[in-house]
Amino acid sequence: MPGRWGKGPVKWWYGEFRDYGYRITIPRQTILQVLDESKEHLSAEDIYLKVHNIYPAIGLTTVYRTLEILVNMGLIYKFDFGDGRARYELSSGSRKAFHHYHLICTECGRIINYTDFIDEELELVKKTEKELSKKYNFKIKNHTIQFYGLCDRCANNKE
Amino acid sequence: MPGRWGKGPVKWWYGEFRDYGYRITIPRQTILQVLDESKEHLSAEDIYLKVHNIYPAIGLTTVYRTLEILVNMGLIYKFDFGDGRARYELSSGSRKAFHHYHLICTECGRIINYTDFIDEELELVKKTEKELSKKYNFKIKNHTIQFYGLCDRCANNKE
DNA sequence: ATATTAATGAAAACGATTATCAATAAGGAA
DNA sequence: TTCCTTATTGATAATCGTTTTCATTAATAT
Ligand SMILES: [Mn+2]
Ligand SMILES: [Mn+2]
Ligand SMILES: [Zn+2]
Ligand SMILES: [Zn+2]
Repeated sequence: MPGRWGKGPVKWWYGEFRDYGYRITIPRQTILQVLDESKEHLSAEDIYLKVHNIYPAIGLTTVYRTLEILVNMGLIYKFDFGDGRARYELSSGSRKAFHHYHLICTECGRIINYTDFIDEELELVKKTEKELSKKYNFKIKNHTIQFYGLCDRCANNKE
Repeated sequence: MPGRWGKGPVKWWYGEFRDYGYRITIPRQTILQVLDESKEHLSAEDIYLKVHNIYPAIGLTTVYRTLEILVNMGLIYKFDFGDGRARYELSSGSRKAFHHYHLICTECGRIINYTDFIDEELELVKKTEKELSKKYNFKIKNHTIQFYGLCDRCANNKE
């Protein structure tokens, strides 16, 4: 039901915010919009700059704070690819996102999403989770699989 | 051949240092010793403090510098478990170390090494590596698998 | 033993993230 | 709508892990 809260269409995450008791603000809407429109792995500053184009009053502090609550809500994932800054992307809970893992170039920082063998990996992960939960009494929430190496460009520049 | 370079037994990594053209110094020997004697996932400061007990002249800068070359030599792994500081441990290339993955408690930071299903995981990883190398022309050097969740203690404190 | 130069440590700099706090605006009540 | 409460915001300062700088020291080859 578009327009229920004034202007603009109702977004898929409005309910989530309501459930958590969070207010729906311009900064938060814009941050989500930027994340939704990007296919990359954005740092806090990346997001700040993109939001700044749409809503110049934004502060970097607000970006950090919003990202933190989004991570806690499970709407986004926070990654560390080893370049000293955290990177964020919409979780698979959100519409367009698809479950995937990462290939990281340790030379140039390039990141490739891959979904090959995802079914087999997911199956093994599920099995492992089940066993480890039992053995260590560990309540597993999520997991990451990352491959590190050299992308084609960087590998060529090396020899 | 113990005693070849003066005092103390010859260590397994002397050759590696020689190959890389690195000098064998007290700080470096002591840092390796501390890593070798610890079964935990030490931060740079953890290591600094432990070395300081043995060799009080050590500087934190030297610890960081040594850790970096050890990572590049492949003698140790550098991990980020999400608590804002890097953590290090001997790689499986070193004597006692065994290949394993990690369970990380997001509440208290506790880390559990696990080796269950390691064979199956390694097999799948190998297959994935082979395929991804071909598909993306990516030269894969290593990988990580990490499970995040709540350890038994923290899960109990939650309800 | 001497010369060469890699390695060291104290101090300052850096950069991402977090804390502080007065001003603002979202959302419920009237 | 208007008013009230208080969550949220943004500028600024502070924090903290890691790097850089640079003069001094010590490991190795000769
Ligand atoms: Mn991704
Ligand atoms: Mn470990
Ligand atoms: Zn690259
Ligand atoms: Zn815990």
